[in-house]
Amino acid sequence: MSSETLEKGYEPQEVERRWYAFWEENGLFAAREEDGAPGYAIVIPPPNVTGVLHMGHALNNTLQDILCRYRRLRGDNVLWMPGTDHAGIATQNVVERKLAQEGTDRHALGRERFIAEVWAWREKFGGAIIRQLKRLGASCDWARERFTMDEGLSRAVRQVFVDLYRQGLIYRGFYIINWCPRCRTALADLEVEHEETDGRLYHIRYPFPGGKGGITVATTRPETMLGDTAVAVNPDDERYRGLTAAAVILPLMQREIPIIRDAYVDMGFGTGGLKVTPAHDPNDFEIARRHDLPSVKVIGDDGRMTEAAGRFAGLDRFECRVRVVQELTEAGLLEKSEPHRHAVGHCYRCKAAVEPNLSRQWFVRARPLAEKAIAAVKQGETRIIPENWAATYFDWLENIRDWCISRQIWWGHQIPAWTCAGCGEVAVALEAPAACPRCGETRLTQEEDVLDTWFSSALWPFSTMGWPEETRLLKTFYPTSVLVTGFDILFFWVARMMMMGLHFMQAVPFRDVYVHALVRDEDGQKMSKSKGNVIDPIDIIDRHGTDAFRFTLAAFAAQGRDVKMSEKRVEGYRNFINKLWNAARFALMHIDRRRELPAPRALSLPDRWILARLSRAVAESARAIDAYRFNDAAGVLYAFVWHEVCDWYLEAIKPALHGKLDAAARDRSLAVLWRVLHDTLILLHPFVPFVTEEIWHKLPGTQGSIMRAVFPGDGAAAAALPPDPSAEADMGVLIDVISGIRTIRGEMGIPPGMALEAVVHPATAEARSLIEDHRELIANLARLRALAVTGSPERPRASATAVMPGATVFVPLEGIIDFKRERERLGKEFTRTEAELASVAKKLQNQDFLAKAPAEVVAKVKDQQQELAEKLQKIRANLDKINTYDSPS
RNA sequence: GGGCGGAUAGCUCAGCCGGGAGAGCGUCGGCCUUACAAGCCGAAGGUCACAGGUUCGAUCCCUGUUCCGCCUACCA
Repeated sequence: MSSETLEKGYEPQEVERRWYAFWEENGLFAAREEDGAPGYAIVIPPPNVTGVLHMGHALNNTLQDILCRYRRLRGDNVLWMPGTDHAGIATQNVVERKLAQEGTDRHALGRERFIAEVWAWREKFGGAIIRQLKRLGASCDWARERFTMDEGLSRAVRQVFVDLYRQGLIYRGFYIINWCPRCRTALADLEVEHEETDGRLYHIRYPFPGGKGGITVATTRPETMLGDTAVAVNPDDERYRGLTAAAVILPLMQREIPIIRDAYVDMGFGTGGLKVTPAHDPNDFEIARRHDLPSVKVIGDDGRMTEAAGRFAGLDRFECRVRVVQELTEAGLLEKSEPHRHAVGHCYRCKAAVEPNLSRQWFVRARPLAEKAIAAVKQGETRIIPENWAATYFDWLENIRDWCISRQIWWGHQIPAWTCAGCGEVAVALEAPAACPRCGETRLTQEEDVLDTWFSSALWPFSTMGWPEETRLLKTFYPTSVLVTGFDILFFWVARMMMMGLHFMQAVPFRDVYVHALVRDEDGQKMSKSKGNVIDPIDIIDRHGTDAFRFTLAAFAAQGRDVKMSEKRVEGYRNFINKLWNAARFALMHIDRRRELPAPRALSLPDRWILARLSRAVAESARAIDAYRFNDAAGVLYAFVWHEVCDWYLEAIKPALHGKLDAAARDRSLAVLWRVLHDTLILLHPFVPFVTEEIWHKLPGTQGSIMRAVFPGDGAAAAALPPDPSAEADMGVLIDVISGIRTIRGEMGIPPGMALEAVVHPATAEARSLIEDHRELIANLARLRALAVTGSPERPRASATAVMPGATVFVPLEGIIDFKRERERLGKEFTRTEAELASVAKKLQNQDFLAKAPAEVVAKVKDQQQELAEKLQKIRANLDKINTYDSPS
């Protein structure tokens, strides 16, 4: 008996805590940077410090952990670089909400104290998501954990800003940007979420100064008319060809504004008249530049109307819309208003309606950077998997617009630009200059704005490794091996890392980008930090264990399809973990030590068979992981463990283990069992790290952590298992025979407790000796008290029949069952076989098929026909016998 | 407006290069067979959305249609 035994049911909680601590204490997650050889590296998509682990994180990090643990087992020096993101707007919002609860706000505190508050918040709560990642089993190299506001990373940010500025790739200017009146900051185009909204389209008449007639314009935002500085028509528009008036009167404001002609105006839309509001519409802004029109900003940064809006000043923008419409109606200038569905932009952080607003911001000139990012993927330096995402990537980069990087918030990297109080010179530098480089003035004020959070994230693959220093870490691990990410941040993050990595490192940041699906909520909505529709994975872990949860995620991580998580599914895989546990428990009741694997010739058929199947599982699961087909790998291992090892192998060797055969047979099976359990644990470890580590330590002959194990076939210690197709084929015949008997038992309603006799008629001489040699095995697994092998195809009287390719099985049932059932059963089988045969025969009658199909396909179909014909013939013979001899009772 | 993805068993979904439709859960029947009832044995259940086309052969490739989802977009 074994020295170690396992409890009857697997209890994950205690096991998980124990082994995670063990791994950390023993430095098993640590990357070796002294190695000269390139390592395998993944940088984590840094979760927001404000983040709480959601399903998306769980999936994302489980996949990364599977890759990292797998590569370690395959002998790679693995770096999984962890860290968190300072998440400017999100974090500022969280802390501001906290301040609001305390009855204060950031303006009362002032910038410095507010930032201190954020750091304090981060100290207290910022580690939550890291602790959650640890519960998920993430094998990150935690000693290297980084934060995007760390001194080192801030240094990298300043360096990049200064370099890009000097290279003319960062500039400052007045442009229309997306403004969030709630967060009171500019947003990048990407940070605006468009949502189809039912609004109204208002047709407003702008009268000519003479009083008669006018031009009708259409707008969805009538309040912006207060800031109109022109009305535009298309120069080719016949309707305005003979127009004499050069201006119109802007209603409500009674301001005279010019009529201009611009090809941008769509003649087909409405009356062909376009109101021009340069301060609040990006197109109008462009038109205004072409025609040298002034801008009037009527909506302020707080979303209220400005002084320029005259008597509407101080009104909220939406109230103002109501008032403007009302007054236009009263003045008889509102010609009509109709329902209109259009896309309205919302802030991706707070969901407030975004206002296009004229303002002075900093921009990155994106096109030159984008070109390199496009080329790198086109040339295959970086692969995007699945590759259909490449098209999306190209499309965005090819149409990229300059990136607005300044944010009017306080939490983030303050822009390293200083304005001279004397001459107004703007100095961009790594550190605050002592004096103005132009006039020597010492009073300089730093730019108030901070950088877009994604600016620092874009540097993550090299800033975390010590750039701009030329570190050994960079030398060993840059470019990283793969980036694992959801497609929702393909543009936000991946494309920008490509641009920055190529520009500053002259090399792509990663060889592969594996884009996984999103975990959506039950309404098909994306789960996101800000929407608040997250389901807590930790609950699932608490209830069912991390391993069950991870295996579920992996099993559903099919490429290109969203993952819908349900607790029911986790329960299914929890059962799998328990199955594995109990299989190990059974094995460890018998295994007392490691035994060398005997030569294949010496082994029993089940032994040879399971080793052949193991060899296949090794190859197939490895191939699947290499191709990022996590669900395939999980599926292969699940089926191998449950349906081959447990359902067949363990059952097959029970007699040997229980000493019913000779001691040598027992030893041989124990050697095989040891090897199967040993290798299976290693194969499963990347998916279910905790339970495999636990069992590993109970398995005699293992040393240290399973994390240090060698992947099956990789090491000199244990040679790769050779394939063994003949064992697979032979065992297949036995499985068929056993299943055939079981089916008869099941369908005829014979209780499993009742031992039966069976007669087998093998189809060939080989099958005959195979079956004779494994009479005991068949009898055990099919619960027979006797098994006879006959050379005669004659059906014994009063028996049920099962016809397989290798053999025909008869189960005499005299007095046990009534033969109506057997007749029905065989009749059904006959019909089914007949139909199959008909379809195959039809194919073979087709001359085109015979002439054009590949020879091997034709041969295969002919074999099928042969097989089916024989089967049909046997079934018919049996049916005939039932009808003549076993006449209905 | 442009683009992408999906439609396969009651449910949730696999199905790589076109060559006899799969899993899990659920359902039905039978089992406390000394690893596991979180289990074991067996069964039923599908016009692979629809219409064409290519092919000897289509769930798979092409075209179109319908429905669903997503991404993207400066027509007011």
